[in-house]
Amino acid sequence: MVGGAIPQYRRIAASILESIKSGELASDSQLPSETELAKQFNVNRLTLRRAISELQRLGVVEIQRGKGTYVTSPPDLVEVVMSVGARSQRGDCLRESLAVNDAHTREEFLSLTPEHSPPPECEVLGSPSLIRIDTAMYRNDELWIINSYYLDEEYRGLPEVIGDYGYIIRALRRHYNIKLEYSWRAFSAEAASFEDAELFRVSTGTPLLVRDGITNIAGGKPLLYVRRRLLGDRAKFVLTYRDEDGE
Amino acid sequence: MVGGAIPQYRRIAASILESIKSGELASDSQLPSETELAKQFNVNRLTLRRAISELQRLGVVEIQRGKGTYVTSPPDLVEVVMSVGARSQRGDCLRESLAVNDAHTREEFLSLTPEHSPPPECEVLGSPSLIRIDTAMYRNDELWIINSYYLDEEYRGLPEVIGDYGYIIRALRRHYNIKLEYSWRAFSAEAASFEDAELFRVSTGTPLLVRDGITNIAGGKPLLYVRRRLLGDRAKFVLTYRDEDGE
DNA sequence: AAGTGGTCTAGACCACAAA
DNA sequence: TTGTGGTCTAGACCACTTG
Repeated sequence: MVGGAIPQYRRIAASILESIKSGELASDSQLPSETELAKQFNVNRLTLRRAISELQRLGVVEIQRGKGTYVTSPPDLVEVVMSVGARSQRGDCLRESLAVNDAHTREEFLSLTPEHSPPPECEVLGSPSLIRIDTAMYRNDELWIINSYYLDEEYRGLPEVIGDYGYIIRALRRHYNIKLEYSWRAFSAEAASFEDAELFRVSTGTPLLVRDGITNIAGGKPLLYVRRRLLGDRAKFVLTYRDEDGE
Repeated sequence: MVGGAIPQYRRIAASILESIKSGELASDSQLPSETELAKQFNVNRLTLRRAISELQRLGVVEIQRGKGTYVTSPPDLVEVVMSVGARSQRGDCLRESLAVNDAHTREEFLSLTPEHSPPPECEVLGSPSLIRIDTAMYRNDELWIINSYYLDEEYRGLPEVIGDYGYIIRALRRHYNIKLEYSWRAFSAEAASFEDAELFRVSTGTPLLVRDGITNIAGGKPLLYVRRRLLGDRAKFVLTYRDEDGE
């Protein structure tokens, strides 16, 4: 209506964002209701909603149905520090990083399905009949990581022993008595699928940090393809390069 | 109206997604127009648009204003392979990876601004007056990476010599005759800001893969903080773990 | 019951691309 | 000029949360 090149919802979003950055709207404070804001900005509620939606996608506000919309405070960030050079997989450095600050962590079984059209990365596993095991990792009872493990069906008993060992990788190592080592790891970013978005309780398309990789039997052949998804704003993988003298 | 728990736009999105996955709607094919689809699904155009919008966020369709909506074909993926263990920064492995398949690459200066409230990572630079240089890297004339370099203002002449060396890191190394080495690198995922989204010509909140890090003067102190953003579905950082015997 | 956000409609007008 | 997607409105009804 008034608009030049920039749509109103965009200008409104920018305006509210400015109020947040300047501190006028403090962290954790509640925004006025949509009806109220629509009146203030003199636009239809739908237009106002679209502005808020942009801010939600940027991660600066959090919408709680039935309650209100709140300015988000910076989430705790888990830094997964990887020692570059270490190859043998003693532990699981991602899981270990989750446990900082005495956080309580656990891995929970979600589903086991036969996998008939596995991702191309699974080819090196050389297995004719793969299964896919999905799990969720919690940190202080908050969902932190969704995992998909692809491996040969001979390991279909894994879910039943997760409880005994706490974590699936540990179950694999101890119950099946296997030594593991890294083959490769990769990092990418992805939009949350319908399924992942529902589990994380975020909207479809929210940025996820994906870390996938192949794990070998130590000195042997590839055993496992893993694909882990984390909310993008809550984790960071750090590679440190150390001096030879140990600095 | 008819709906149970799942909103119509969500069911429609899932339905179209199914048609795409099953091959009924082929890659690069054009979807029927919004008006047409709204009629087919017997909903208002706005509801239909919302469904399409979900698919866009998932990256399965691409919307071209004035032309139509198309099923996306898998984008070329650049794999940035990092040799774990290498510390001295001979080249720039990200930029080198961009150049695979004889692609033409270039780095273009965008802006230089004094930085008064730098990100906390810049503290180790120990500089009282930082500047921020923003650049864009193109691969076959397509925007691929947006970079923000933070360094001391004594390097404010950098933009003028980028052209002579092609890339800012190379300009730094050659024009100022500095040897560089990695301090650390980090990977995270982030929603595209208003500014980045506009440059990449994607919608606000699109997942970006972020790689930031500190680069030192070889054997010396931290010199540079870099923050590189790539479209999440077009790049992947791969860490390979090699056997001692060179496998 | 009152207040919040979530979904949906019918219709209008605009901006862009291609013929 | 025609067809496509982009923005916006006014109003309705629903679902969830809290008193």
